[in-house]
Amino acid sequence: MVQTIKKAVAKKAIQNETVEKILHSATLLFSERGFTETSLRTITSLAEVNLASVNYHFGSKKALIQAVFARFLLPFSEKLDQRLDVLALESKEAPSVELLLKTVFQALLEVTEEIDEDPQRFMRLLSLAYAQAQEHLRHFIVESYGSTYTRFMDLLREALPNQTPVESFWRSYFMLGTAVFTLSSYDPIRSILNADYDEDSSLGDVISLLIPSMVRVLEGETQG
Amino acid sequence: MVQTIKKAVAKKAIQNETVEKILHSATLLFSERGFTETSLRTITSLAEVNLASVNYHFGSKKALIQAVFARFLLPFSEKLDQRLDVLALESKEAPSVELLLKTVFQALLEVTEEIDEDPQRFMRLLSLAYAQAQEHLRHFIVESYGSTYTRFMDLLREALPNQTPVESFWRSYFMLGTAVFTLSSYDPIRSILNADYDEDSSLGDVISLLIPSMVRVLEGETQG
DNA sequence: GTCTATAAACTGATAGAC
DNA sequence: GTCTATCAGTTTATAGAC
Repeated sequence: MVQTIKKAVAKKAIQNETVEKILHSATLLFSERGFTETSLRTITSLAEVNLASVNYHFGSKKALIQAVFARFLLPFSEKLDQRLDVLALESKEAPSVELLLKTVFQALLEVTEEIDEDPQRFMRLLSLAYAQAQEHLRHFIVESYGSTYTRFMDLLREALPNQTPVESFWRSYFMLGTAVFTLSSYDPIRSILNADYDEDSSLGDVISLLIPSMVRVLEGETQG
Repeated sequence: MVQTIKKAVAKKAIQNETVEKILHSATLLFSERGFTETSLRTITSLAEVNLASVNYHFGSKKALIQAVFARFLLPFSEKLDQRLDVLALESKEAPSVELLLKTVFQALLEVTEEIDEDPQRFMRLLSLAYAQAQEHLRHFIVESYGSTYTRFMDLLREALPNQTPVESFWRSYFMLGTAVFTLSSYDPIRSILNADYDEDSSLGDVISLLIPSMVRVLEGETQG
């Protein structure tokens, strides 16, 4: 009986090892090249597993792409939801823009550390999901995690007084663009900084510069 | 003799017609789906020309992709360079951030009107050029139009006083992200605005909101 | 659960007739 | 310059042995 359990555990571990290897390689390659540009052969070769194992464990390439996103977005949206619950309980006043932004960055950094992947890889994947023709993926993301996204964006717009709804709407996308572009292109931009200025900025440094800029985009006074 | 010239003109027109049809269809499809996701068969079928005509007129798919970018970037960089020359002559003082941004948007709108394509399509193509694995394309863009880009970015950073070079550097990318993301996603964002708020914003409206936000990102006071 | 072998469908590119 | 037909390479996915 104990032997049976041990076998089951060992099998699970081996299975997960293959699954994890595939997910990690796919995350790397998809984020660097795009989905269509990355073949299952390239992924399985980097992961050092058999080509057929992708279809065995995931069913199809589309399902693998969705699994790559779920590995990040599931814990991320759970963590963000929990933190927004805490903010709502802690104070009767609506949370400030700055607090909301700090909360989302904290959730991002914690989750990517837990699954041992760089935050910028996932920002790049999200960026690609909307840039490339991957209708199934956009539907999957919106269906699975759209409610947390909507909750956050609604809180953000509530924190912006003295603006018309249309202006708050557009500014929230300006802010989103600032963050998504900078984080998803962090590695190449950092290389330019190293080469042209002989300086360096960690991802934490950049986020520290980024948050006040995002606040300014959202809160700055309307100009005539 | 007159007949010969007429024939030559007619031939030229027919040739250009096919070339233009291909370029227009390719611009549309590449910007909506990405490069790898768009086959030459899809392009020629939309353009209503023969499959082999792409390789006859352009030589290869890579060359077609570069031609799509050149059709926009060549007149755009020329126009921007001219306008920067004018700014340098008109005043001895360095141009302000706001003036520089207005100049680049004017050049963008004029050029896209001249070639009869939407500005957002080209922002989307530029965004894709860096998101997808298209090394040949990035090299082509930097080689052909990098000097105008560098000239503009240097002028922009010169207009930012009281900032360390590293801070100006990152803020210029924050600003770039705001503009590229918003313009390249203008159509889907606008659809959300229509559906959720029952309101509308023209591209001009959005640019009017965008410029002050970009100025705030670049010029806003450094916070502790 | 892993592997080989192969099916079925696409792709970009080109040769040769008109 | 346009067209048909076709080549050669690649892709995802799967059947079947182990």
